Amino acid sequence: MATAQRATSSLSTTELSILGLLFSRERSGYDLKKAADAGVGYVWTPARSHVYAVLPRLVEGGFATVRTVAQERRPDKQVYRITKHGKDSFVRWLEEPIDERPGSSDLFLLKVFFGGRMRREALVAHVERRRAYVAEKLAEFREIEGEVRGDETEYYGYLTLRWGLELAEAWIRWADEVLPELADR
Amino acid sequence: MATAQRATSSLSTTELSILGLLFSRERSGYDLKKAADAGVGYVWTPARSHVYAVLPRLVEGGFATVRTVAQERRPDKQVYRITKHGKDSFVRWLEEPIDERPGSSDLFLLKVFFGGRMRREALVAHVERRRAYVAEKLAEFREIEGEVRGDETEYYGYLTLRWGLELAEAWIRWADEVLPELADR
DNA sequence: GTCGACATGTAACCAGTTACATGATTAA
DNA sequence: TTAATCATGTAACTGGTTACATGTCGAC
Repeated sequence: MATAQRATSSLSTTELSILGLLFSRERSGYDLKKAADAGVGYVWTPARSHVYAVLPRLVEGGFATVRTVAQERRPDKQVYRITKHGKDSFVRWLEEPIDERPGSSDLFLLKVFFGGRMRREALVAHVERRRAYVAEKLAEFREIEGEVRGDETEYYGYLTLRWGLELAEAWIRWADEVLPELADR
Repeated sequence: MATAQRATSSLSTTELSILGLLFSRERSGYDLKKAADAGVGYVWTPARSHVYAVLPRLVEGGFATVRTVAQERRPDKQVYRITKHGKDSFVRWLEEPIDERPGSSDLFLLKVFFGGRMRREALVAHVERRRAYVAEKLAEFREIEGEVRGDETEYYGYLTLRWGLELAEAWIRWADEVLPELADR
């Protein structure tokens, strides 16, 4: 019974996504992979084998429990159920601010996808932070754009920069649509 | 002299970015890391140690050569120069179509960044393919949107879907700006 | 005297992928 | 009879990260 209760910060995308899916009901590895492909898919698509590799680790960490379900005309299955510790850890992770620096993998959409599990204000704060960060980037990019535009030697870098601008603008449009909606709920 | 001349398809993002940077001039690992942070950064930001790890592999594969440059009041350095094989491989990779399926890492912007090294038609084809793929996705997402909108239980999935729509529209706007420009060159 | 730029690397680790391996049931 | 669905896992590998390790020179 050495359920070590690992900290929430050390959880990988796959582990977090699984916890999110287990939140609503217990599932087998097979179910989880299917649920991922159908639902979170836009945000998270792990290999099947990876799901199986991660599940025992969740149990070891005290985030979930397993139970073998014998079936007659189907192979037996291992069904995983989230624990109190798992739920608490997941919600804590959900609500904690996202590291916006480039390179840090983007878990923003994963948090939004499971947005119903956190307090409304926490989700609103995430969206506001993203909006603020992107607005800053946008200003930076616009400055660089002014310097680079027209410089033939930098033309292809300029094209990628313009994608950066388009992307930043898209985030801002999205946030400006979503924020009033969340406020109205 | 066992320069095995590995195939181009087996090159990683880091290896390709380095080849792209070496295309214009020879550089040390230190230079490459700096150049990456300043330029390709938007698209590629490897760890310093990773750059050093990859360089000998490029030499082994016949993509580059090394030369030790002794310096008086600076540590000696290893300067890497791209070979004919390296250039050919890089251009072949640049021009070959991108795997648009989700999950396949996105090398699109890397190709655009080094777009000056390929034939104009090849770059145009990349942008057109991206546009076509995204337009398809957009149609799909719009259909799902119709089904999901208003379903309270799916609200948070609906928010992420709407990001997908915004993103797809951003790609299309970008492509529609860039394509006529490329045609005019 | 301390900080930043110059310069290179090793070692340990982690997340994730593909390929391999197995096998029953059910529907077309 | 062929393919899809159900069901779980191991092994080998890759691409990448952080931390450790070392040392000089020049500017403030």
